[in-house]
Amino acid sequence: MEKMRADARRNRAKVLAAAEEAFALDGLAVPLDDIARLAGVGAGTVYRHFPSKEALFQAVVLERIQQFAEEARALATAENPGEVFVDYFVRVIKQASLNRAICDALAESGGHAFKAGAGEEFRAALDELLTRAQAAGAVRPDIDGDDLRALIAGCLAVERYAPGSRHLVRVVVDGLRGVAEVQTR
Amino acid sequence: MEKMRADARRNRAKVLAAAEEAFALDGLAVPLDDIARLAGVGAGTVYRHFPSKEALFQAVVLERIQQFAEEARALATAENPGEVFVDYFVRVIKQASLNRAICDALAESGGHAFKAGAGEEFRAALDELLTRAQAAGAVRPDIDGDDLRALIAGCLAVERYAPGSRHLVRVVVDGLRGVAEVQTR
DNA sequence: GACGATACGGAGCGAGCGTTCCGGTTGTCA
DNA sequence: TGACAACCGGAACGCTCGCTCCGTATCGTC
Repeated sequence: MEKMRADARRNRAKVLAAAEEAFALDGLAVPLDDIARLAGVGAGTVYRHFPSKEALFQAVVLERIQQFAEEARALATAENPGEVFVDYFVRVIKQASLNRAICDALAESGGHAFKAGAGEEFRAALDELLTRAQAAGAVRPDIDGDDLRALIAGCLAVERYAPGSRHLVRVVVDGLRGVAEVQTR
Repeated sequence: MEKMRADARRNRAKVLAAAEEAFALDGLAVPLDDIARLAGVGAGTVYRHFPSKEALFQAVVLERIQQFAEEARALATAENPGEVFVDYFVRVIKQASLNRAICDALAESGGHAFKAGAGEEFRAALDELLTRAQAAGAVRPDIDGDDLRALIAGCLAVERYAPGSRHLVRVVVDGLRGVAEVQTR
């Protein structure tokens, strides 16, 4: 991967850039031929560099997921876990809703290919943030990491059907906090 | 449609029954050939009775949507709009999560083919329930019918990723109610 | 500049799916 | 019962899409 021919390295970069753009717009649904054309490259060239469309998708998306994970780890030591958790939650939703590739990736964050390195890191960091927020009493205790991931997927669906409506995520955030009357009965 | 040949009427019923079963299981994604095979019928026969797969889907689903609409209308005169609204919301989610056809239909309840009769009735009745619940102070005032539909779609996504977790819908319901601390600032 | 290795492009393959077409069958009615 | 219209089954079409194959072009090296 380092001692590639110059044109190969160039094409690989072009494919990655095109894939990032195309996946961001239409998610996994974008035909691979479109990516190849956008990159100014033949379909065969794409497959020389990535064994499958799915692998290309992972390559594009895992970097961003890793960014999310690092961001979460950096926030894990904050002294106000409640606010930090909410801010992080909202930020992840907002970022993802602007990028269909991340939506599609996060949507199956309970699933198959997400067990890989970056995915697992993200899960662990998210769990950490959640646990601390719960310990601080800022988030209801009756949900776990998987619940939270499902809620993220749900928020992304909401965002898809009512784009740009920030306050709907707020609805979920408020529900996450918990309501006194309901908790006691 | 009434003076059809006996075998035609029989086949039409078989197709509808098969479609109901197949769509309920896999939603719109089920291949039409599967429905035909399940009905013990050729693909051509399906197209004799319904102009397209989409039309067949609508025929199957619109009946249930109409049931939802009628149910909502019946509840519109209740004297406890808050509880009624929440119960209805939860019931719709639960019913839909057991039937992928309804999921797929509700998921685009903000969209195209839903402008038809039953879809519009459902929308109107849902809006009515929401408005009354808001007037009773049981639901935060800063959301409208479209927001609510988006939240339903979101809940269905949640349900898909964390099946059978009743309390996650509760999270959204609580958020819908609104949280005092948040509302006041 | 020439040669071998490497990479490229895009036609082509195979699978899946919605839809159409038509030769054969079956119900209906006189 | 005979004949015609209505209806049926399922092969076939057209399209999309992921992926492969191979003749050709390009790069790196001596």
